[in-house]
Amino acid sequence: MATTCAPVEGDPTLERLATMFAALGETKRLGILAALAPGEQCACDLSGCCDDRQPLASFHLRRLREAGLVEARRDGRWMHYSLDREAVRDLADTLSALADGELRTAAGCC
Amino acid sequence: MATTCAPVEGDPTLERLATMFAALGETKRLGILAALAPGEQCACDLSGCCDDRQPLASFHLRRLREAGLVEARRDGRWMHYSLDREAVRDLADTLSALADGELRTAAGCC
DNA sequence: CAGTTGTATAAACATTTCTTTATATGGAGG
DNA sequence: CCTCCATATAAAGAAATGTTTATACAACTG
Repeated sequence: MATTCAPVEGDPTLERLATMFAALGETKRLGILAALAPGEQCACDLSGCCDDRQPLASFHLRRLREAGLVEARRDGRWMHYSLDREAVRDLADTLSALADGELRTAAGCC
Repeated sequence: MATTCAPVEGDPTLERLATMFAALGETKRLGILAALAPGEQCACDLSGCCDDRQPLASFHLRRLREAGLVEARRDGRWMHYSLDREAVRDLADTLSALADGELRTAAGCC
């Protein structure tokens, strides 16, 4: 109905989307995701994506996990991370829909 | 070949990707994109996405434009913005590929 | 040309995000 | 238990980003 813009702050759909995209918006994290693309990886290996600075990798992995893009599994003292492929696919679909002329938000958009 | 990570800083593909995703990673900008989804809009209307704060909208529009997600067209003293649908589709494809197990970077990834 | 309108830019500030260094936690092995 | 190792968290600093207020610019209007 409305031609342009609705209040957007406080739209939980949009906020979640923004969080996910923000998580993608950083080269080191993209590097991590690329490393996870073929399959699960151990945290220790992923440090390589952050020039072997372990706490830095941990920080970025947490972001990715909090954004829901990545899942963690504990195995003894090792942590294994993997892509949440469904979440990534959802994002892809959202962008597809946007390119096709609609971005569905909680508020029914603009 | 490599199982995990390659140096990622300085990969222009990855950096461009990160810039685009970062541009998507903010609610007001997502609101703008949603408003642009059905078609071209005048800058003055898009201010609504930023609570009618014109310079703020201008700032976010610039980011979107610099990221290559949005195009600008001048018509007299009005500016009209529109989605770069191809860019958005490309991003969607990239995410699709990632979900399917490969993220192609300049370096051939990890 | 002077005034007005739509939009962009600049400067200052506030906030968030990333990075580093140091330390804590939790599990395995002796 | 005590130690070691993989990982997480905390605190402090650095850098980037978003927001405001004020001003500039460019194009139409009289």
